Amino acid sequence: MAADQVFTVRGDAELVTRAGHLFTSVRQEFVCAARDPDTWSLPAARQVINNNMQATGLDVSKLLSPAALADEAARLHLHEVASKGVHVRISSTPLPHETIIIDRRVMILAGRDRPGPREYTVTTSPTLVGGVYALFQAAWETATDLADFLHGDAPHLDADSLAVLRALGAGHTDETAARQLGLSLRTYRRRVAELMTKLEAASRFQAGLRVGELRLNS
Amino acid sequence: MAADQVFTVRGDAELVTRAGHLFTSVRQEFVCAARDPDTWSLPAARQVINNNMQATGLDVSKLLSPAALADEAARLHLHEVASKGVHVRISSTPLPHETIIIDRRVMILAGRDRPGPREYTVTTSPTLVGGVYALFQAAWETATDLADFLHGDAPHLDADSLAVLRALGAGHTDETAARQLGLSLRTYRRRVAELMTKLEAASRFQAGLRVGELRLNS
DNA sequence: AATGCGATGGCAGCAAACTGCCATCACCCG
DNA sequence: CGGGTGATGGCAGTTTGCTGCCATCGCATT
Repeated sequence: MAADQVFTVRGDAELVTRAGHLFTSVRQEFVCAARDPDTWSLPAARQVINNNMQATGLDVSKLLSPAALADEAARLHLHEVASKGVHVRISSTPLPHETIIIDRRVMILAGRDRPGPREYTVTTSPTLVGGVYALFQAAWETATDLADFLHGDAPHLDADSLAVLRALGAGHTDETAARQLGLSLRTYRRRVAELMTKLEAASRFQAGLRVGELRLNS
Repeated sequence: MAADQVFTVRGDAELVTRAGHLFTSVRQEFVCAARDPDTWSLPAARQVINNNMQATGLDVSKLLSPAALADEAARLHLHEVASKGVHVRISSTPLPHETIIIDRRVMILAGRDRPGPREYTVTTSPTLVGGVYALFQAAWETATDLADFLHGDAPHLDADSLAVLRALGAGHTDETAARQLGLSLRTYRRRVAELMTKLEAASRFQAGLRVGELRLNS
């Protein structure tokens, strides 16, 4: 059977010796899903990817979780990477396992990051690679681009604001909404006004639009 | 190595004999991504799943491509399935490979549907299953629920409506918006009212929210 | 020409939303 | 205790949004 199409290695060193040539063999496409960008840091691979991107039109896509934007350094790094032509998108889910697919032919899956050497599974089985690639596409398609994700400064909204927001979204009049939230009409409207200020909205319609666009709801 | 954790079979018959017990062993969770729901039709498996869903709180999730809603029959079938408690979501990507993950322990990937017996790859490797599961989650998270997908019929908007929509989105008052569009205040407001009817919105905020959510803008 | 129909616009009245002003209250701090 | 501060709520007045009613206009059909 296809046993030779799948093998597992433990630790970065073994990965390099047994699969290093795969990284450097990348031709057209390099896709990668991970929690944060620092986990795959094989210098040689990076070198090759950088070169190929310049020369041939190598297509590099990285799907990351919001954790990748936690600190300023990571954010800068991503910007730099993106400026070199790498497509970076942010998904709302954690993505604890790192996934790399090379030229739609080779796939490397990393186990969870836990104490001890990390486990990597390398496979070239077309069925496996194709299936994972399809799922990656589905996740990629609906993820938001890095630029949008950062620029869309979702203003920080506390629980109160969210309650007001829900009431507005439910389509109630101010009076019923205020009663529902146990506020006076005056304060409720104050809240709405504050919300609109935060959203830089001139009308309620515009405010709703922003909320919908930024997915501040749900 | 973990060769026994991965094996490939050809054709449904072989899949049943070699992996049928896996289907019937499902305990807590059964997730499935596929182009359309008819491809996995092992009657025995269905039986088990139906029973378990009633008895224990078996969690069944199906992620499908819009192709699954092509004809009326499929749509009805999905409604029926959903009414039994199965979570059904629609992703915008094709999902040509079928993927099944059972209890986060076993994974079955089907090759592309092509002439000849279909190829299935079955694996229990935690790394592989975990990685694919994470990607599935990412795709699932951002997919739209079946009900929303069907009900959220993005109302057809003509050029006029879009102009009104832009004016509203710009945050103008009705008066300036009407002047800008060369309409009387009365007709402009009529247009807004029509728009809100189409969007089934009770307030302008709600209308804006809908527009933003459905990306009717942009 | 006459008729009918749909879109438009003005008017008026009403409902809803917005805001300034001030009294009140809770709370913290010197 | 007294004073400062910030959140709240009532009141009133203004603006804005909403809609029913009717006159008008353009256009097509008969």
